Formats: sequence, structure tokens, C-alpha cells
Amino acid sequence: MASRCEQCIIRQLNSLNELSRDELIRISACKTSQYVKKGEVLFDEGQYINGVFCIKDGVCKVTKMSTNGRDQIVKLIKKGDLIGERSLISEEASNLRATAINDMEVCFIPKEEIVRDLKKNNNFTMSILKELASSLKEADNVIVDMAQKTVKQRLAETLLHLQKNHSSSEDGPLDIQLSREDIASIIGTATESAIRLLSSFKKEKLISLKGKEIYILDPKSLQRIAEGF
Amino acid sequence: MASRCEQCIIRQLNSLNELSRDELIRISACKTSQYVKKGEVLFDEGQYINGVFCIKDGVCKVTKMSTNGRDQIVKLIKKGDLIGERSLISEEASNLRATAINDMEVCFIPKEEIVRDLKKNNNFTMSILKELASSLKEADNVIVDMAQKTVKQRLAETLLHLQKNHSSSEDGPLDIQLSREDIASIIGTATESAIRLLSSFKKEKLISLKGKEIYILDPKSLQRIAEGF
DNA sequence: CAGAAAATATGATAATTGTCAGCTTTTTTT
DNA sequence: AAAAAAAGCTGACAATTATCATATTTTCTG
Repeated sequence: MASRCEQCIIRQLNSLNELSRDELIRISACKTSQYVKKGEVLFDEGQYINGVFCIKDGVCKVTKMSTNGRDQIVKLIKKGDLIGERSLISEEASNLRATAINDMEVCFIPKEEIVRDLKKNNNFTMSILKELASSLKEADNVIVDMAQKTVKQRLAETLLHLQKNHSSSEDGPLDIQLSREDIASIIGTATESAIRLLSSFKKEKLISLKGKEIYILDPKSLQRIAEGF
Repeated sequence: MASRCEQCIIRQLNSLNELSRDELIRISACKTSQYVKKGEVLFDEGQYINGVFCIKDGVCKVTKMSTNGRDQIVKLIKKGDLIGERSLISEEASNLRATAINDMEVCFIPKEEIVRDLKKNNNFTMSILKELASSLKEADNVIVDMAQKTVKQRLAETLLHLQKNHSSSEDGPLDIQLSREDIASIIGTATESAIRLLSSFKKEKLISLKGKEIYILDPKSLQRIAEGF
């Protein structure tokens, strides 16, 4: 469980890959590991995280509560991702909540260690910078979709996005199992609307549904729907 | 016009403030200045910007075209802001278009000079990192608003946002003059819907309208509307 | 300044989406 | 395994928002 960062393959998936052997050994010495069960909250809105989480396994949803009282899923975080850098860099409390969607294994690296590396290792800093830039581009795309597309378009887009990022096999179901409420919370609609649209996609043979398992049957048609045809 | 960066007060408003006198002199030597007339495009989607713009005066809208053919304003950029860092860092073509909302004066700093400073000056890099982190937080807020709030709520929020960021006097109109189409493009709705809601806000004495001039009369009520009451 | 073009405004109507109620199925707990 | 709770589903209806048509006002252009 208290494995060594230098030997961890997960690290190769994110900015920690830019750290030197010495830096990794130092991180290894102060990091902690933890298991987070499905439904548990990794960190909450308003909380000072004081470090960065590296996701070894599992998926979590990152949400923000709207003033009207409904949760919005802002993004999904999975194996290999880092989370918490933004708040660390801004030196602010988190504006988001992270909740495990399935059982997770995560490492936590204290703030001081990350800040030290940010100051010393320019390649590491540049890599984090690139990740933030990439997140920002992605966020802009989401803004445009939310503002301009219909719920139906957004559902089609979300299904394709899930297939791209949370699917291992070509024919099998998506790896990730979301509740209907979660799906609604990604596309920003009422749960009933999400259910209705999923049913209609099923009727049109674009997807098939077995409980929470979703099979993408016709990605091309979904793509056309997502683009507004 | 070919003024010196070391002496420029605008710089104090953004990350360039972290640069040393020597670094600024070097930037001064290679930067170019230009005037951009209202309606002109500073850079376009798909274009490699190859540098960073520093806004000396004026405002521009940053937009992205949705696949359904409508433009969405992602943010407004004003005096003192930098723009273009994201694409520079990602080493990608821009995913956004920037169009002048009124006459602008901007400086352009070539990519090589910025990259050089990013590599050498850690304070500069950290400052850019903080700006990106802040933009990302802001973007997440916009996502939640777009996904969860009604058009009416979004208009109220946008008016307050404009008052906060684009207003100098307490009683006077907003400094920024947007077309109804632009306003609709910020909140992500049809122009007609934006016009109708503006009219209803006017009727309820929340704002007053004189052509493109907007006066915020009752910010507290607007705040309540924005929050869903 | 006149005419044309663009922007703004408003009404009528259709399409989309949300809400509430009730029912069924699945999951969890005891 | 039964009971309780949660999740999923569907229908009816209301509210929101988009679209189209048209009128008016403002801005631009020669």
C-alpha cells in the first residue's frame, strides 16, 4: 500500500512524470495513500485541500452546487489524473466537491512538497501549466455546448465522451456506471428528461441499456445528433 | 506608440509585472503595437497566434462557434488583460476568436520571448499559472450557470458581472456597449429572448435603457433573480 | 440628407424542457 | 426472505425558450 512513487506506473500518466528520481523519493516519503469507497467525498466545497490527489484507481465526479440547489457535474476524474492543483495554485479553498463514483485508491501529496517542486523544477511547472491550459480549453468547449446545444445534443455528446474516455472494449458496455441522476447532472437537465431521452435513444437503436450498463451501438448517428442534425 | 514596456502602467495589471527590468527591455525591443478598430478580428479560430496580446485599451469579445452555427461569447477581455497564453502554452492553434467590441490598442509579444521568460523566470511562470487557475475556476462557474440557471437568471447575473467589471461610475451607465445580439451570445439564448427579458427588467425598474446604454438601477433585486428567487 | 441596411422591438406560435404524481423495478437493510 | 428505501420509468401538464413574421427605430453609406 505504501508503495514507492519512483516505481508507480500511474505517475507516468500525469505531470508527476516530470519529476526527478530524487524528487519522487522525497514525495514518496511524505505522501499518504487511502481507499475511498463509492459515494464517499474526497473533498468538499469550501475545504482547504492542502495538497494534490493522484488517482491510482477508480473514478470520481467533480461537482459544484448551483445557487438553485442542484448539483452540476463539472468533470469526471479517473485513474492517472491529478486533482487539487487548481486550489493549491490559487491558494484558495476548493470551489468543487469530489465524490467517488466507484471504489477508489488515491495518493495524497502535501502542498509543501508540490510547491517546492513547482519552484525548483521548471519542467514540472510547465507540465502543470499545460494541463491547466488543456482543462481551460475543454471548459470553454463545455460552456459553448451548455449554452448553445439542446439537452438531446448534450446527451449524445456525453455518451460519445464517455465512450472515448471511459471504455476499454469496442463492443462492451461503458466501463463507468453512472446513475440516471448523474447523467442528468452532467448534461444539466432534470433526471426525468435524461431518462426519457435515454429511452428514446434506445428505441432508435443508438444505444442499448442493461440496468446501469450502457452500450454505444451507433456512434455515427450519435455524432450527427450531437452536431445538430 | 512604440512605448517602452518598462514604463507601461498596463503591465502592472497582469503577469508581465513579474518580469525584471532587463526582461522588459528585451520584450520592448521585439514587441509590436497595433490599433484594432471596432468589429475587427484580433485572431481567429484555427489560427496560430504565435505570441501573446497585452490589451492597452478597449474591450474584445472572445467567442467560439458552436456546431449548430451560433457564436457563443466565452469571455470579455479588457484593458490590462493578456490573451493568447493558453494557445501558446498548449502549442496549438487557437480554439477561439477575438473580436474588438470598441476601438482597441494592443501590444503583441512574440512567442519566443514569452517562452524564454517562462523558462527563466519562475515568478512569471507562477503568475501565469495563477491566472490560468483563476480562469479555470471562473469557467467552472460559468458551466454551472449555463447548465442550471434559466435565461432570466443568466441575464441578471451577466448584468451584475458587467457592472462589476465594466463600469467606472456608480450611477452612470455601463462602460461597455454591447449589441443585443452580443448580450444574447453571452447568456446563450436567442436575440429575441434577450431583448424581451431586458424589456421586462426595464419595466420592473431593475435597469434602464437608452439605446445601447444600460443603467443598473436595482442590483439587489438582480442578485436575487440571479440566485433563483 | 435620402435611401438602404442593420439593429431593436413585439406578437403569435411551436418546440423544448421542467415539475409533479404515481407506478414499477432494483437495491439495501434488517 | 421480507420490508423499506432508493432508483428508474412514464404520463400529464405547465413553464420556458426558440422561431418566424413583421413593424419600428437607429445607423450607415453614398
